Amino acid sequence: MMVAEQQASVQRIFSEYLEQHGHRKTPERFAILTEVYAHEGHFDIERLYGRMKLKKYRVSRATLYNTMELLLDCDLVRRHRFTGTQAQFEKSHAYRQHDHLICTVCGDVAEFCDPRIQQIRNTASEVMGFDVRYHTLQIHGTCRTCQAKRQAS
Amino acid sequence: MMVAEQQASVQRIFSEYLEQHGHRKTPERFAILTEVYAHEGHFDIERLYGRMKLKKYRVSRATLYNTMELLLDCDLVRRHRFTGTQAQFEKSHAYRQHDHLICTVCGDVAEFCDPRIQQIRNTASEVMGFDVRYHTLQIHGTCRTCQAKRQAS
DNA sequence: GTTTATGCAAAGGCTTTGCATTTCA
DNA sequence: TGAAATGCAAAGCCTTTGCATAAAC
Repeated sequence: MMVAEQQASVQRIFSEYLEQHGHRKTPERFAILTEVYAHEGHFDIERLYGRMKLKKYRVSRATLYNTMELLLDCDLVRRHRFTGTQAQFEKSHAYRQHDHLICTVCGDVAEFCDPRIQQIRNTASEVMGFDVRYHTLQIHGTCRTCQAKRQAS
Repeated sequence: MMVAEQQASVQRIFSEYLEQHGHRKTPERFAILTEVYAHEGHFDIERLYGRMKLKKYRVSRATLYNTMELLLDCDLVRRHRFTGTQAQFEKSHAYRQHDHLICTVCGDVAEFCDPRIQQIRNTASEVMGFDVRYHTLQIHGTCRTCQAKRQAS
C-alpha cells in the first residue's frame, strides 16, 4: 500500500471512530495520527513531541497522551513496555503481525514473525474462555552483534 | 518440592551467585529472598516493602530495588511490566514456564502454559542468531467473568 | 451557547541517585 | 582497615490531573 493511501485509510478509520464514540474531530488529533503514520518503527511520547515541534505542528504533551489513548482504543497504534518505565508505541494498521527481540546489552529492538503465536492465541481463547484483543511477546537476550563483541574481548 | 527445601535451594544459589560476583552476603539480601519465596503470585516493590515491615524485617526501598536487580541477574525472579509504570515481580526458580492473560477490564492476571512458545524461542535463536535469556508473552483482552458481566448489562 | 478539548503547569507515582553511616570481608 | 551495602531523603523521569482558555458541534 502506498503511503498516501495508507494515510487516507487510517484517517478515515479514526474519523469514523471519533464520530461513533461522540468525540470531537480536532485538528490536533488528525495531525498526531498523520505524524504517527509518517514514520516506521517505535517511538515514545517525547520523540513524537519533538518531531511535531520541529515541523509546523506544536501540540502539548497532555494532548499527545490523550490522543494515544484514543488511537490505542481503535487499534491504530500499539503500546509496548520493553524496559524501564517509558512506553513505546508503533503504528499497527496494515502492518504485519510481529513480535520483538530485545537485546539486554545494547537495548536494540528487532522484529520477527512466527505464525505459531496465532495458534497460541487461539488456544488461550478456547481453553481459558478469554476474548483476546492483542498480545505482546518479547524475547530478551543478547543480539548477534553483542555476542560477537563479547567474544572479541 | 517442599517449601523448606525450595528455600534452602534458592538460598544456596543466591549465596553462590554473590560469591562468584564479588558481592557481599548481607542479611538484608537473604531476608528479601526469603520473603520473595514465601509467597505465590505477583508482587510489586511496595507490597514487598509492606510485607517485610509487617514482619520483623525492615529494609529500605533502595535496598529492595538493588536486591531485585541481583535476583533478576541470577534468574531467581522475573520482572514484568503489565500495565502502567509499576513493575511486577515473581519468583522463577523451579516454577513451571508460563505466560500471562491480562484482563483489560478488571486488571486480573491469569497464567497459562503453552509448549509452543519454547519452539518460537528456539526458532528466534536459530534464525536471528539471538542468544535467548528469557521471554514474556502477554495476551490482553477480556476475561470470562468480565465478558459475562458485559452481557448481563 | 454548551460541552468538550487543548495547553500549561503542578502534582503524582515509581524508580534512581547522592551521601553519610554502617557493615562485611 | 578498606571497600561495599544500607538507609534516608532528594532528585528524576514519565505520566496524569486541574483549571483557565479555546474550539467544535
